[in-house]
Order: sequence, then C-alpha cells, then structure tokens
Amino acid sequence: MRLSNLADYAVVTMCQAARHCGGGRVSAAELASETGLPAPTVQKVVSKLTSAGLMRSVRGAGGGLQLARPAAAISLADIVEAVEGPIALTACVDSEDCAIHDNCSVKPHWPIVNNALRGALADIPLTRLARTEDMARTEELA
Amino acid sequence: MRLSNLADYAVVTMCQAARHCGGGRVSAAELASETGLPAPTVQKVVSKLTSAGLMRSVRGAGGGLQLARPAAAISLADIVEAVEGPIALTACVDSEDCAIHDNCSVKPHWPIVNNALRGALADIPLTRLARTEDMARTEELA
DNA sequence: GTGAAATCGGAACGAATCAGTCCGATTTAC
DNA sequence: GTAAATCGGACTGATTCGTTCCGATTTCAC
Repeated sequence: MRLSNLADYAVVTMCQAARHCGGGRVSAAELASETGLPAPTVQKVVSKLTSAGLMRSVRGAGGGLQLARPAAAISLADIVEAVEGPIALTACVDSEDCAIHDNCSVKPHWPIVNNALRGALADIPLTRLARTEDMARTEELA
Repeated sequence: MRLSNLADYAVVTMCQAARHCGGGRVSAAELASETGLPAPTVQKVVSKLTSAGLMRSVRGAGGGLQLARPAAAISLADIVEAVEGPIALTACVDSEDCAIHDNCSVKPHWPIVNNALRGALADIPLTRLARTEDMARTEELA
C-alpha cells in the first residue's frame, strides 16, 4: 500500500517542471539541482514520464523538457500509472497465476476496488500538488 | 501501488471466516483447506489479524477463530492496515529520512492524498466482498 | 565542418523487503 | 494428570526494487 520511491520522485519532478512551464524547456540536471534529487534518478524518472506521454523532450544542445499537457490536465493517477503501470491492488486482473485460481470468491470484486482507488487519485490534478505550503495548510483545515 | 500477497490472503481469509460467522469458531487449518491457501501462510495471516483486533482466537483443543466484529463493521481499510500498517503512500508522514527534507514542496499535500485513498477503502465493507459472483457482476454493470 | 551539450536506452550491482516454513509455548478437553 | 490441538514468534531463501553508470543519438553554436 505504499508508493515506490520512483513514483514519489516522479511527482516531485513533475511539480517542479510545472513551475517552469511558462519558461519553456528545462534540463534534467536543472530539475535535479532544484529538487535535491540525484541526477541519475531524475534521468530515469523523466525517461518513464516522456515515454508515457506526460512530458515532451527536445534533444541536443539547448534542449530540455516540458510538460506535454497543461498542469491542470495531468492527474496524480497519470503520474503513478506512468511509473508503476496500471493501478491494480492484486495481480489477479492481468494474470492467472493465482494460488487459488477459480475458487477465489474475492476475485470478481477487485475491479470495483481498483476503480475506486483510481478515481481517488484521478481527482487530484497536478496544479493542486504544486501549490504553496500555506495554501495546503488552509486546505487541510477545511 | 500494489497490495502485498499477505494482505491479499488476509482479505480472502476474512471473507471465508465471515461465512462461518454464524457457526461459531473455525480452525486455521479449516480455513486453509477451504480457501486453498497454504496452511502456514494462513497461520501467519490470522496471527496479524488477531493482534490487530479483527479476529478473536480461542486456544486449546476445540478452539478456533471467529470475527471480532460483525462483517458489516469491518472495512477493507481495516484489513489492509492490519497487515501492512498505516495506509500511507510515502514515508514522509512518519519519518524524516526523506532525501529532500524540507525543500520538498509536495510533502504538505500527501496527507490529503492518503486520506482520500483510505476513504475509498473504508467505504468497502467486508460484507460487500463476501457476496456471490452473480451479485458482483450486476454490481459492476450498475 | 567541427565541437560541445543534452537526452535516451539499456545493463549491472547492491540492498531491502517479502513470501514461505518451521518449531516452541500455551491452553483446553478427557 | 495426560494428551491433543491450537496460537505465537523466529529463521531462511528468493524475488523485486532502487540506484548508478555507460554508450548512442541528436541538435545548436562557432
């Protein structure tokens, strides 16, 4: 029930990239120094984010990265799925190598749980995560 | 974003125990043979469930297990937390050994995400998972 | 045309958590 | 008092994950 570290770093990286959205392209090294994350880790993260279509990359000198869509159109579910694959609590959905196969009475209920979970993450846009600390505090109290 | 196998087995075990709720106590070996799970694994699972207060155990000859509360009062979040600990996507909440410490702008937003996620799981009672397959199918279509 | 800069893809090492199994301690029934 | 059956905790092996590094490709600047 815990997010992988890579997915956590992906969220941080995307938030930082959202701040540079107006300023055009940003290099991966720049994002690393701003967030405090190791540079190789950021490289691996942005690699997954670009292949998932969440970021656009421009190669060569003067190149860099930028969000493929507006920050408001990117949800937390998109970032998590880009790094960790489909949101599914169990392996039942895509593979049949379960220990109890067909005798499992819980199996038909997992899709409902997965959808509920995904919906909770899809309701959180990137813009909400990129706010300042003060705004978040008032948000918690509400 | 995936549940551990032990948590998965815990859900299956609790569902099976819910069916024996009216019949008094059930042995761990009985639950193992009915679900098809390995007996030692079931032992490990029920150990965590009893220590969490979800099950009551009676030792000695003729002893067994039974649900501590009615199945309707046990949610999926309870079972997951009993096996995997508190529902938290990141380690930020309970420890400070984050790589980026205080410079992390996303940190204040995680409690909101965790609450949303926990709420989604808390809305699914054990009775809903113990239904038959037909009822679940109609539920999906709805 | 040449050099420098920056991203992309894959592979390899190390660590940590997890699944599975076993044996001992405790308690009840006869 | 004996015996049977249960729960509880500890140990070992394995799989996965996190992290790092290197070479290949592409573009701008001079």
